[in-house]
This record gives sequence, structure tokens and C-alpha cells, in this order.
Amino acid sequence: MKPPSGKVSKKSVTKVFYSPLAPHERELTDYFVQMASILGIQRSVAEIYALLYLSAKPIDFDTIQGRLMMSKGSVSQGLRFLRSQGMILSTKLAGSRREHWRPTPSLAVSLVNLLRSQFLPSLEKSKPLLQAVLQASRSSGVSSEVIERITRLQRWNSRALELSELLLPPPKAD
Amino acid sequence: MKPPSGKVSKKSVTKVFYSPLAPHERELTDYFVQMASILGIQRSVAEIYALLYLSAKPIDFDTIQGRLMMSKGSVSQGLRFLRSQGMILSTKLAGSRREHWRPTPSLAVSLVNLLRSQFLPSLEKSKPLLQAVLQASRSSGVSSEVIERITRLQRWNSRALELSELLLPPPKAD
DNA sequence: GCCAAAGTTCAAAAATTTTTGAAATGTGAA
DNA sequence: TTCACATTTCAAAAATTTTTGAACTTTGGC
Repeated sequence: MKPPSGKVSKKSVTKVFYSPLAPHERELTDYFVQMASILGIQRSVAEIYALLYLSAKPIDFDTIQGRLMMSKGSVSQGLRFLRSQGMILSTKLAGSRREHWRPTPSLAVSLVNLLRSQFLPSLEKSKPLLQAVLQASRSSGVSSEVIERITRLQRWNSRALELSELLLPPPKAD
Repeated sequence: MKPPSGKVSKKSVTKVFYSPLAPHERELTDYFVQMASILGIQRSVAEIYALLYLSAKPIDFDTIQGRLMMSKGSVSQGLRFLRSQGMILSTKLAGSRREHWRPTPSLAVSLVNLLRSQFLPSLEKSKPLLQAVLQASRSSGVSSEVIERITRLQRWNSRALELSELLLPPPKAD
């Protein structure tokens, strides 16, 4: 079943029905949700991405809302997040303002972007902090053992930072 | 300030005061909390680990509770988690049941254990699921484009699984 | 063996995160 | 220019996660 095509509702308050997820869609959506939760990405976002990922054709706002039985607000926020991560692309079909969404071709690139946006800010923020704390600790009476540990922490942070920067192309504009 | 040492409270209801975190402890605790939250580890757990990591000497239950101003329940659960991940070790001092905790020597190993325990179960659970879904999709009318995408997903899952198993030594008993 | 010290349990409270949907906005087709 | 359509906004509600602490269990020192 599909959203009624063509001129079905002119200005009527027609309720349109959308098909519930097929078994394979349901199961894979759960998979996406689970993986996403590890990365701290919310359920609704994972569901939207899964739906797009499992569709051969781009999908519009109302269909997402209808098939996932999700509020407008969630769809809007979810799409914004996915867009901001460069994980989805839209097409506008002729003679309508409505956008149709599909996943960007490379899941790998999308994942890498996600990781970047989750980790990099913390790593960057911490660099000067660790430096400062280490300074302060040296000149106060912190034991050399602990100083050593903080230093190790700092090395880890630097390495992780270098690695991410190496791995990750700078994000492109929206 | 330290918890009064020696025989201070015999059986009195003495309130013992613990020193609040020093600036460097406070800042590094925040750092740990932030990094931990990315991995889905709760604040209280990160705080406990940070406290131990920043102490030259092993610390006991009551001191953790006192310095972090945290409930018994949280300390107990936090220690259990850290123990279960092999991230901390205890020593019992002579003539007392009380345990004293310190971080396991290698932060690297601890991190790897953490990652393992967060990711592996999902990856493993998904392996047969993906297989089954793919089967089912092939024999129902799912478009070849989507079949291709699911296959790619499966490849990712397998690779991630191999990588984790390669990277991660099996956990040791508690 | 007794029992106070040490730690655990878990249901309820608190904190936090996520979702909702009514109202606001902005915009492209006519 | 107009306005209905498409989407966004955001405060409040719902869901979820985390913390608390009183009651309970376990254990080692005596």
C-alpha cells in the first residue's frame, strides 16, 4: 500500500493510511536502532534512517511520519540531524515544494561523520584542559604517580585527536 | 583532609567529613564523565573511576561515597560495574574486611574491554538476524537495490565482528 | 557462634532525554 | 500578491535512565 497518489486530497481532511513496516523492515530497523544507541543516537533518528535505507525510492515527510507513526516534530528533528551529518540527501520533484529523502550513497562515510561529530568536540575541548591541569598539578603537591597517569591521559587524548583528524575529511556545508 | 585515621569511631555515630574534590580532580572527573557518556557509561561510574585514577593510594567504599557525595547504592553499583569490566582491583588491608580500590594498571586494556562489552553483543546478535532477513528479502519482492544495501550491511557487521574479536582478548573471570 | 561492620538490593524518587502536537513560519505555485 | 502547503519550533507530556536510601544479606573478627 502506498500513500494515495495523484490528486487524492484537494483540500479535504482526508486521512491517508500508510502501510506498517514489513517484517524485514521492522527487524532491520531494530538493528539500526540498536547500533545507533551505542553511538548515542536517538531511536527516532535511527528509525528514519533505516526506513530510507531500506527503500528503493526517496520518501517524503508525510510518508515517514505515517509509516513510522511518529510525530511531525520528531520527523522534522530527525531529518535535520541526518541532514546535518550528511547522511541523507533530498530531491524535489517537479511542481511541488515537497522534498523526498534518500540515504547518501556511502554508509561508511556517514558512519565516519557520525563518529567525528560525537568524539572530536570532546577531544578538542580537552586538549587545553589537560594541559592546564597537568601544569597545575605539577606545581601543587600531586604525587608523581598521579602526574604520570595524567600525562598518559594526555597522550591518549592527543593520539585520538590525531587519529580522528587523519581519518575524517572536514564536513561539507549544508 | 582525610577520613580520621586510627580508632576514631569505636561504635559512635561519628559523622566523618571528607574533603571535596580538588580543582584538578574536579576538572579531570568532568573529562572522564564526558568521555564515558560517549560510550554510554553513567556519570556515577565515570566519577568513581576518575577518583580512583587520580589517587596514588587505593580508596575504600566510604571514602568514595564521602568525597563524591554519592549514595551507597550508587557506589555499590558503580564498583560492581567497574569490577565486571576488569577496570579496577581491590586490596584488603590486614585486620579489616574493608576493600580498597585502585584502577587496573592499563587504561588501554580497560578501554578495549569497555568497547568490547558495548559492541560485541549487538554485533553477535545481529549476525544470524541479518542472514535471515536477507534470505527472506530475496524470496519476497524486495528490490535488488535494497537487497544490495542489506548485503552491504551484513558485510559491515561481519567485518566489525572480526575486528573486535581480533582486537579483544577474551575477558578474564571475576 | 555471635554480631557489628561492610556491602548489596531494589522499589520509589529524581533527573534526564525524547517525543508530541499546536502554533508559528516561510515559501513557491497560481 | 496571496495563501495553502510544507516544515519548523518549542513548551509541555511521556518515556527512560539514574540515583537514592532503608532494609536486607553476608562475612570475618572476636
